[in-house]
Amino acid sequence: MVKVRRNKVEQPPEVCPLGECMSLISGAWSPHVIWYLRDGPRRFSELRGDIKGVSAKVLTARLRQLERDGVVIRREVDSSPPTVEYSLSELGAELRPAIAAIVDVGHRLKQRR
Amino acid sequence: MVKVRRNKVEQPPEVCPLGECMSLISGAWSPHVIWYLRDGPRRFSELRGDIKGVSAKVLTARLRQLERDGVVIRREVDSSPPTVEYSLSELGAELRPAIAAIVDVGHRLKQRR
DNA sequence: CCGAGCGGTTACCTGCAGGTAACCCGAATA
DNA sequence: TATTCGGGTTACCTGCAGGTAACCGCTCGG
Repeated sequence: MVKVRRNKVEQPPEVCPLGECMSLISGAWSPHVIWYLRDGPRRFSELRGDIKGVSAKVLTARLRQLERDGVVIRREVDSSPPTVEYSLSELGAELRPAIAAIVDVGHRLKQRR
Repeated sequence: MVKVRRNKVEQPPEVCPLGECMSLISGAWSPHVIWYLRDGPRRFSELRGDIKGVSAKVLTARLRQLERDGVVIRREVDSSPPTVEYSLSELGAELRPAIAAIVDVGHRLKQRR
């Protein structure tokens, strides 16, 4: 019967950063968007095809939010027919390694299942 | 007036891994739990103190889910008074770099704001 | 004996992310 | 002329994560 450790919290590491960043990639689909934009711009309907199971409404909502947060950039292309091109901003590019790390764990998860 | 690119989706990268892993760390508080367990076991009320703003109910729920998913390990310690110790499983440890990457981006986010 | 701390549980309520389905305009194609 | 495609918008509905508050049994310290 050992006495309970009543240890102090060492260095409360001020982890607001976690919430800060999580708010950018929270929402079921945001990480997918960032992931599929990792190698360059993509059009709306390309993303719809890439990300299986997402509806137009939700994809629009996520893209708008990511745009407001400064993660992706929306560019209307004056082509025929007019199209819209989404790409990662500088900030969005910084998120790539984080998403990549998550994908990496996901891979190993599948491997062992 | 340029014709629209009708490019094919190159290498549909089979990104179920993303959803796979996101399901482990989704929920506002799961990443925090993993983060605060990164350096070793912690007791329930230590975690409550670490993670500012989380209620007992929600913390319990997240811990139970993470336990079911095999991410954390719950251990009742026969001390006096009895306490409960949570730690990362091997799988949980694999999530550390992903969380660290997110925290890292969060830091740079705060820096520039 | 009283109160506090530990590790929760239970009941109740709320918001909002997400799903479905229908509809929109303009340009290009058949 | 009618249909398709691109890029959405709108209305409506649902589930569940999360918040609040009260309560619980046990043990320890004063």
